[in-house]
Amino acid sequence: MWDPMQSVQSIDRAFQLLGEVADDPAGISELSRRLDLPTSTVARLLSTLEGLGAVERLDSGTGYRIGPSVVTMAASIDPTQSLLAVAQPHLVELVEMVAEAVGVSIPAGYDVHYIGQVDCANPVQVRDWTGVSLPMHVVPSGMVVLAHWPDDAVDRYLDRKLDRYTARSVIRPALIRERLQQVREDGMVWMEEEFSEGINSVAAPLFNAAGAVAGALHSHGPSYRFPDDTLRDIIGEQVRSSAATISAALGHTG
Amino acid sequence: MWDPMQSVQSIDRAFQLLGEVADDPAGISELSRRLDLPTSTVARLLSTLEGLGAVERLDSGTGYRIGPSVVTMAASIDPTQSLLAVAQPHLVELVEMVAEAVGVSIPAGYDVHYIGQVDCANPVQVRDWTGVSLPMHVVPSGMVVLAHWPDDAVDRYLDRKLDRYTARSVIRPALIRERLQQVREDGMVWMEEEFSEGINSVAAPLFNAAGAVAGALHSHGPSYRFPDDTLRDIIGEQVRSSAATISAALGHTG
DNA sequence: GTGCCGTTTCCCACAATGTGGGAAGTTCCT
DNA sequence: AGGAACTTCCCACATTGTGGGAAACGGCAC
Repeated sequence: MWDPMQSVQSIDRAFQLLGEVADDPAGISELSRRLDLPTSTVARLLSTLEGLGAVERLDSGTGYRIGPSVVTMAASIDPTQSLLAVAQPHLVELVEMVAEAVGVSIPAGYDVHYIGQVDCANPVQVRDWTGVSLPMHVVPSGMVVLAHWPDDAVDRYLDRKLDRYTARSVIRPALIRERLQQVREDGMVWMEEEFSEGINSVAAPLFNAAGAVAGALHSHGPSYRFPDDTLRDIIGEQVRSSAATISAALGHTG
Repeated sequence: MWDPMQSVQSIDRAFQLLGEVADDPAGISELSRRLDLPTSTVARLLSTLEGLGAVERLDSGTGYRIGPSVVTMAASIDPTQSLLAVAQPHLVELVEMVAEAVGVSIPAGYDVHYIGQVDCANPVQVRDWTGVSLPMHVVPSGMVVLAHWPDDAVDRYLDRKLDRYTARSVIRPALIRERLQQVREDGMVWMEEEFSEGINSVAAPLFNAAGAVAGALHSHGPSYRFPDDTLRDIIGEQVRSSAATISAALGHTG
């Protein structure tokens, strides 16, 4: 990967343990086998972590699981930040793969709100939309959110006057419903110049631990070069799979 | 406090740092001042934690905040468990103070669901209600939850047939509304033999980071000894303040 | 009961590992 | 430019964490 300036062995190991325990609670000797460390070392590290409340013993006697202090620390950053914090490393990765800007948004009422973006190296790039809110039906980030709302919520959304942003904006409820169905099947969606002339973009949904849609991951670029015809499907798939990875990191299973 | 079997210094310090950073993001030198550690040591520890994704640099250049891996690990335990995990150490503390069983519950539809309990040393004790669900209006844990619901949700709750559990159960909507108002003012509530003959109990609400009521903390014991007349107010206050502490650990500010 | 697992806990000699003083490098003020 | 923050880097030292192995525990089968 990259070069850690310096690294402290015991902390490194402690986090390996935490990661392993988070993944699947276990006892000292099993962990020592999984990570290939001496049991005495694992015992000492776990005992330290237990004292710090980072792990705690299972009621079932043997074994450890993630403890309260980890949850408390995680809670210290607000939910928006937490989504961003989890997504950040994946955004960077995705930018390298698709070579266009990628970003994250969250639902906010009937809009999606862009909370973070990572730009690509190309000198010609789409402006940073961070902080802006847009109606769901004109951007793919919104459509993937809408696609995972309950039916009655979608009804209420569509039962209002829907703004048109460009000549290509789709605002007929019946057509939107059809598209939503398609989005549910594909797990992602492309939209071309429906929000702004000259911009194409693709998005996939992010799910939280409760299984609800927590936001969206998107990538967008100038329509003259994005997406490259031969790469369109590949890029869509990359966005979809990155979104799935982020969802998993958020605790989504399934 | 108690005797840590053995403890690893660097991990200890790493978690001091994490706690400090969670509380209030800061840079190397400020943290070194706050914790009274050499800057080089803090730099090395933070650099390790950064490599592990436990902290990350603020976009604003200087300073660190909690990173994605902490959030991911916290997400690994489901929301119910996470409430319990955070509450657990406080439950133990509270049991020692009030000398009766204490427990935690979460709202589940129109019921509260008991998810955990810590018993007292006394040989005569109330059975463990973990896993059981009860209607909100007959137990104080339910009343404190109800008291923090929006008005229309309370209306819907009260607009149904309300079961009576004992002669002392209060089931008239008007009276319940009055009590809810009182609960909001007091921040906790005592109920005596309204759910079961021979059991008294007291509860206070738990709030999550979003400010919504996440559950309730209660203590209960046999009515012949609980609460001791002279301790009633003190116990109530202890439950209330423990609940506030747990809420804070969940990220609630306010 | 007794003996045998698989645990977890404890002890201790060793040196690898983390430590912290301080200097050099950076960035951002005035 | 000059200065005052900060962060990064270096290196000699011994404190600190390490891991082998033994002892204690607890469960299960016979």
